[in-house]
Amino acid sequence: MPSEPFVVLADPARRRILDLLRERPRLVGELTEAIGLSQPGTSKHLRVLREAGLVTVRPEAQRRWYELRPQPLAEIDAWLAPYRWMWAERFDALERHLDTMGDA
Amino acid sequence: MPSEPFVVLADPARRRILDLLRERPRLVGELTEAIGLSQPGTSKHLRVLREAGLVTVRPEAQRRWYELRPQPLAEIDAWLAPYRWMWAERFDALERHLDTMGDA
DNA sequence: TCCTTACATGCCGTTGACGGTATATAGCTG
DNA sequence: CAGCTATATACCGTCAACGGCATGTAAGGA
Repeated sequence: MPSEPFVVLADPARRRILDLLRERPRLVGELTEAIGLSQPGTSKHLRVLREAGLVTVRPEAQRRWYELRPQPLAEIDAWLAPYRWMWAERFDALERHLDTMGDA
Repeated sequence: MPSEPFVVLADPARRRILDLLRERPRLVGELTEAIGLSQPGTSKHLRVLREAGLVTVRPEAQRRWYELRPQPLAEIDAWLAPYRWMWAERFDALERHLDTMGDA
């Protein structure tokens, strides 16, 4: 039962991890250094990401290659979709214009 | 200093409020009933949304009309942007294909 | 086998989110 | 003014997230 992607993304360290994995798979050690947390701390964030289906692991001897699995982000995108047109340029002006037409 | 939109959206009640405001401005009472929390609970979520710049208030006598202000969502969208192509149809297959090519 | 590397897990403390009830505040109405 | 309506704030309890350190576990190397 993967947790909500929204909740998972609320933590900046986890967003950073995903951003790093966007480039290429990474080892826990690399990620630890990059995000500036302890190794256990990093591992715990990776667990959350794994349980949310946002990363997968590929073991190689004692190492673990973490790779991005972006599918769950589609849920975020879907929620966002109906809002997306709204912040396009000069929306406020358009809205005021439509309000004016409504008055007429 | 508005809080992170990601954090604000982590709570389902707040996402629900935004969804409701997408249709039209609403009074606190309407929102309270819709999300099934206590009135103070609703007010507190509205405060968070206000401080994040996601809603604005228009007082009218004792009533408060809350309206959507979608601009901060652009930050979410911007973060999401580089991922968006990735979950397009059959990405997994493409990825496997590229991996195979790498092996060859 | 012993040590080291790479990572996961257990445990703990602190902190803040979230929800509720009680109460304050502001504006209307009679 | 009294009292009602609509909303905000104060205060409190609970719980879980997040971070750290210590330790467990698995694999490789000497």
